[in-house]
Amino acid sequence: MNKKIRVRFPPSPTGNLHIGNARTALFNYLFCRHHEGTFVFRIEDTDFARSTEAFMQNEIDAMNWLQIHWDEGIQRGGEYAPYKQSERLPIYRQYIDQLLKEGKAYRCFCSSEQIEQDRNETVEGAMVGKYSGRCRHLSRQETESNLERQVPFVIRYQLPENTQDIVIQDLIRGKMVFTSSNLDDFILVRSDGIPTYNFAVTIDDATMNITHVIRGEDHLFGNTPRQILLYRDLGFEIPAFAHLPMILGSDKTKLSKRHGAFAVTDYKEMGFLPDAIVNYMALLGWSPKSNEEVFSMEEMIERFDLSHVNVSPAVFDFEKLKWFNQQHMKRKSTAYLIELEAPFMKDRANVKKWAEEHQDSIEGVFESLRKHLVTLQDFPEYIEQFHQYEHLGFKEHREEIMDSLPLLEAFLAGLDTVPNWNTEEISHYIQSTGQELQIKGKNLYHPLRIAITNEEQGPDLPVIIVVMGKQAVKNRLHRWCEIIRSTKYPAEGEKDGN
RNA sequence: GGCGCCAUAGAACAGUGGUUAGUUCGGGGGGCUCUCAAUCCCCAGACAGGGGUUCAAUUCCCCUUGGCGCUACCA
Repeated sequence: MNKKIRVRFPPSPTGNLHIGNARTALFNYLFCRHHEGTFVFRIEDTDFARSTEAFMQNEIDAMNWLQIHWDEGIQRGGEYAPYKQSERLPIYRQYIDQLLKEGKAYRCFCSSEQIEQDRNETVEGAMVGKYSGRCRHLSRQETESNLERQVPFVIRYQLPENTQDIVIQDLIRGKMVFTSSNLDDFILVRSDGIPTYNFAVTIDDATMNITHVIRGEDHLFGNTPRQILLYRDLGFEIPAFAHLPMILGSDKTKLSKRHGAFAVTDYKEMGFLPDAIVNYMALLGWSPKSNEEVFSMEEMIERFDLSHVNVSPAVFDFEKLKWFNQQHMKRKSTAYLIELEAPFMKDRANVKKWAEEHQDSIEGVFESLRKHLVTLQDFPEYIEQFHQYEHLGFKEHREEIMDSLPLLEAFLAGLDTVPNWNTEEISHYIQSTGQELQIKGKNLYHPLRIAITNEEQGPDLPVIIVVMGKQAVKNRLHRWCEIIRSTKYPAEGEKDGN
């Protein structure tokens, strides 16, 4: 048996956890759990200017919400702690010293102006912005004197003299060959003494014994070859790599803030279930062997296999996400969903009020409404909408109910006999009123619906009646009856003309 | 510009050297229903183009085109 699999997810806290990164985390997680490995959650906060505590917290919260659990890492600790790069500076120093000593890295005292100038002189065809290597062979004295004069410097990797092929056996794409001549002496340590991403991530992955690096394709060309060089020169074992296809927005460019909802927490706030997000993200690039699509996390873990991950980029389709959410909503119990609804009910004053006053009927209402719900947000929206019916005008649809006075009167008159104000009994009451008047089906429901909601369509009438409340329903029916009476049977003197 | 990755319907995925090229979302139509939704049924819609290899290419190879990505003292 091979050694135990160790994967990692290392976001940088320079923004909220977004869909693209979350998908990378998910694939790592599915792969890891499928093979019973260890999942490491690390934080890459060497960009001090942009990293914040709040973003880090957002990433942690989003991971928890998505149910992507880590075995080791931030807030949990573990054998390889610390898991924040800002706390690992001494470790990096140790390896940079090694590289410096072995002549595989060197100090570069070039000013940014100089480098800028070199760049402008770059000949066509060469890598734009490739470092000239000016400081590569500074004499010991030159270096000493620069150091003494406190000339700022960075530490660069010294590319091997002879160009060589860098071969990657990508678990998704197969064999991939790059050449070192496309690279330059990239920076390992910045002038402020903080290591750059490529250096820090390599040290972290190596020292944490990461066996599989699963990340986005955007790392494939530039970063992975550089890191492999570092692994080699430092004498580390090279992990397996798998580069995931990108997720694109509807305009087919890399998914970003421009595409609207971007952060995982945005979707949480829109009322999506983590189950749906995770299910949809997995299917963006991966496909199970069967035609099934709706899966729980456990089912995906069981089926997951990197060899079934696609190589081509995928467009994020909000409509399909909504469908997945609907599917997962269907699979949850009413009690569970009502619990999740709580934060969504809070924001709207009259919805909140209604929920507090109708603790006992809320479950029934939800039950009859749930087939209409795409997101958790939809429930309070319906409740709110039902309240608003009360305030809608009376002018529309008049003709359609002009002949329904007897029905409306009868319905109104018996309303007080309904023993309990819930959907079942109101449904019965509608039926029995219809029976009395020998009206049924469309002729029964439609006039009532219009009179009560002013709309021709909407969810089941009994639900609406329950939520609107008895008094509001009575008020509306009253007004309608009066309008119809005065229009059809106007009192003497009110008649127009003759 | 350089380099890399990618290419099956509007979107996401299957699939095969010989198939009526399959599934899901979305679109269109119909049944059910007071209506909407849900659900059920039906329909339209794809192998980017050009060269090879081959008896045969959507499938294998090359080129073109197109898309995306990388090209920082960001990660």
